[in-house]
Formats: sequence, structure tokens, C-alpha cells
Amino acid sequence: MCAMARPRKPLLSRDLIVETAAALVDAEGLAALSTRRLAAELGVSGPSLYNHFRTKDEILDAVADAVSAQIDLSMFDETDGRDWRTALHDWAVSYRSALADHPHVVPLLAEGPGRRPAGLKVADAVFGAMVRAGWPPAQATSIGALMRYFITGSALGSFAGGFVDDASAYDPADYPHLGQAHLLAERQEVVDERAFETGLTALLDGLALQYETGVRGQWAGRSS
Amino acid sequence: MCAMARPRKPLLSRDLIVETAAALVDAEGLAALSTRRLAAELGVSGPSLYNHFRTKDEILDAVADAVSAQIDLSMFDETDGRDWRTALHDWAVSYRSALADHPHVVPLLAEGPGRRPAGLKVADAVFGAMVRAGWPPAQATSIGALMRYFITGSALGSFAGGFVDDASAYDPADYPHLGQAHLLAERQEVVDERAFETGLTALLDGLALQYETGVRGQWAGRSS
DNA sequence: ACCTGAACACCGTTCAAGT
DNA sequence: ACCTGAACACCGTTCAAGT
Repeated sequence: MCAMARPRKPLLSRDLIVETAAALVDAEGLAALSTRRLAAELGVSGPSLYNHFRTKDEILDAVADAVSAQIDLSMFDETDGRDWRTALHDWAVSYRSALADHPHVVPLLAEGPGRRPAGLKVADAVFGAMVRAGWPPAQATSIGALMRYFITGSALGSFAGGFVDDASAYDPADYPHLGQAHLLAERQEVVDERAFETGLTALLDGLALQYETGVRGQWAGRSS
Repeated sequence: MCAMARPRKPLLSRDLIVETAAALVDAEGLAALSTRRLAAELGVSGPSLYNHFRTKDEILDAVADAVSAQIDLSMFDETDGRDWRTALHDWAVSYRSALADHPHVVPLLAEGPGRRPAGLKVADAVFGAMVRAGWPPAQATSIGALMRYFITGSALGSFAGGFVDDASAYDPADYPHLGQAHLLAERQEVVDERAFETGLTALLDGLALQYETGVRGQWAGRSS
């Protein structure tokens, strides 16, 4: 009695697995996600997952793409030469905030979009908008790349939180300028937020300079 | 006969373990590093490692710091208000090249310097130099943070290499602007190199603007 | 002090078996 | 088609035992 196999309605679905995996990773980190633990959370046995995904990596891939899907891209809808800078800024803020909500997922995004649809949508939107705004394709590619460098780098790990909250860790003989470093940890959010905004402003100011130079010279030559 | 325990000279040392671990991670990635595999590579049994390190994570920490130790910091020796930009540029290039030599190690650096001596030396050098160059301490902290964001982000994973080398992956209906994306993979190094230099130049141009504004107003107020 | 094998509580994945 | 338990080849780490 009590037949356990093959219920009339499937117990699992790809979406349910991905949701549960994402919640587990958010709550306890990547290391906490084992197929057995995930299955237990779903109330099934470990091997059941393999009816829906081929490997654990495929599950993680889907989790990563779910995060990419949360990035707002609407600011690129009508970008033109006037407002590429504003669009880039707003996108960067939305991008960072999507990643910051799921910091443990960031390393999974390191591999690039691959075949993940949401990741490709992001690349498509920013590249298309920059070209429409007047950037030559090669420069538009660079912008997509360099923005990703900066944003994933800022979401990968807190700068301020990387310093221990313990003054005795910073011997003045070894680190003469880190006398206040132990204070960084407790001001983590403010410090990282300010550094991100400062860097983003600098990046966009610098790109605006290159844009000016480019349109003036009508993008003659290979940049320079 | 053939007494196996306690030889007169230790078989292992922390340095030997770290070297071997780094070589293994470089060659086969983080996932290939298990304590048992590492021990086998060293010709000892798995538990032997625990005489020299408390956990596997401690070994990885030491590997990460060995990479940080390869970053050139000499450009900060005599930085002043005239050449902070050049120093920052040269440091960024050296930093990126150190990480690019060991891409699998980059995720380990995400946590920040913590108590790792080489990581702290880097933070100390750049912060000290920026303050000496005339940047207010809060801005010097931001510069250290934002440069780390950009550099680790660029080393974490190739942008161009994140796209699959297969034109059929980019359906024009879904991704109207990615018609050439499949070409990125084969031009990986050039594309990433150019994006890095473009971004670095933009970042430094933008910071120079902020520096100008700051010294003119004698850093009145909280930046503005 | 520094190495060993045995052992514990885990992993990801395969597979034959059930309905 | 979709779930099961058993099984395989792994993990990180602890520990008593050896010298």
C-alpha cells in the first residue's frame, strides 16, 4: 500500500526547483546547496532532480539567469545620442541592485551569458542602445564589457566588509596607512555605496569625453 | 620494517602545500582541489595536511594571498599630486595581469583582504599614495574600492569568452543586435584587453575631473 | 611533532525498479 | 513520465595509533 512512485501529478517542476534553490543559496550561500539538501527541501529524494535537470550545474545556471532577469532594461527602449549616459547610469544602478539582492549568485554570472536567455537579453539591450546612440560597434562592445566589469566587481564582494572589525589586525609597522581600516566594516553599506557612485560617475564622465572626441572627429581611425 | 610515520625530516611544509595547491588550481580549476587530491599530489595521505593548516579554506586563503603578493606596488613609492594618475594606471595594469595569470583564484579574492598580509599591503599602498597625492581620506578609500571593483570584475571572467562560439545561439528575433556575438569568442583577448583599457582610461579621466574640482574648491563640503 | 589508516557524515550521479 | 532506494566513487575532517 501507500504507493510512492509516479503520482498522478508531478511533485516537481523546473520552476519550483529553481525557486527553492535560489532561496537556499540566498539564505545560506552556494556551499549549502547540495542536490540532496535541495531535494529534502522539496520533499523528494535526491535523484528525483535528475528528471528535470541534467546536472547540478544546470540548476545553478537557471538560478543565475533568474537573477539576470530582474535587471531593468526599459531605459534602453528609446535611447539616442542625447541620453545614452543617463540610460547607462540607470541601468548600472538597477544591475547592481539586482546582484546585491543575491550576492552569493554573483560568482555564477562570472562565466558570462553563455546560452542563458536573460543574460543575452541584457547584452543585446545595452549593445543595441549604444550603437543607436552613435557609438561605433567596437566601442559599444567595450562599453558592455567594461560596465559588466565594474558592476559585477562591485557586487562580488563588499570592499569595506573585506576588512576585519579589529584594530589589532592592522599593525602600524606593517600597514602605516590603515589605522582607521577597522572602522570600515561597520560603515560597510555607506562606503561601498559611495565608492560605486564615485566610480560610476567617473566612468560615465570619462566615456562622455571619448564620445565628444569621437563625434567631433567622426570616429576617424581605430579610436586613439 | 619500512617505518612510515614521523620521518626525521618533515615531508610537508606550508609553503610546499600552498605551491602545490596553486599549481593544481591553475591547471584544473578550484573544483579540482580536494584535500585528498592535493595530498596525493604531495605523496602523503589526506589527513597529513591538517598538521599544517586547520582547514581547506585556510589553504585557499594562502593561495589567494600568494597571488596578491605578485601585484607590483613600487609605483606608489613616491606618488605625489603630479602623478597619482600614472601610478594608478600602472598599478591597475599590474593588478589585472597578476589576476589574469590565475583566473581561478579571483573568486577567492572576492571576500576582501581580511587578515591576509599581501592583500592588506595592497590596500595600504594605494590608500597611502592617494592621500599623499592630495585626495581626502574618504575619496582615497573610494578610489581603492572602485579600482578593485573594476579590476577584479575584469579578471573574474572574460566578457568576450562568455559568449558561445555558435551563431545559431543568437536568434535575431530574440536578440536583434547580437548578430555578430558569436565572433566575440575567437577574439577574446583583444576584446577584453580593449575594454579594460577603455574603461581604465575613462575611470582615470573621470577621477582627474573630480580631482580638479576638488583642489579648486579645496575639497570644501562633502564632495558634492 | 608529524605522519598513518580507519571512520563519520557527507557529496553528485547512475541505474534498475516501481507505477 | 516521474519518483524511489541502493550503489558507486568521491568529499572534508576527526581521531587514536604509531614513531
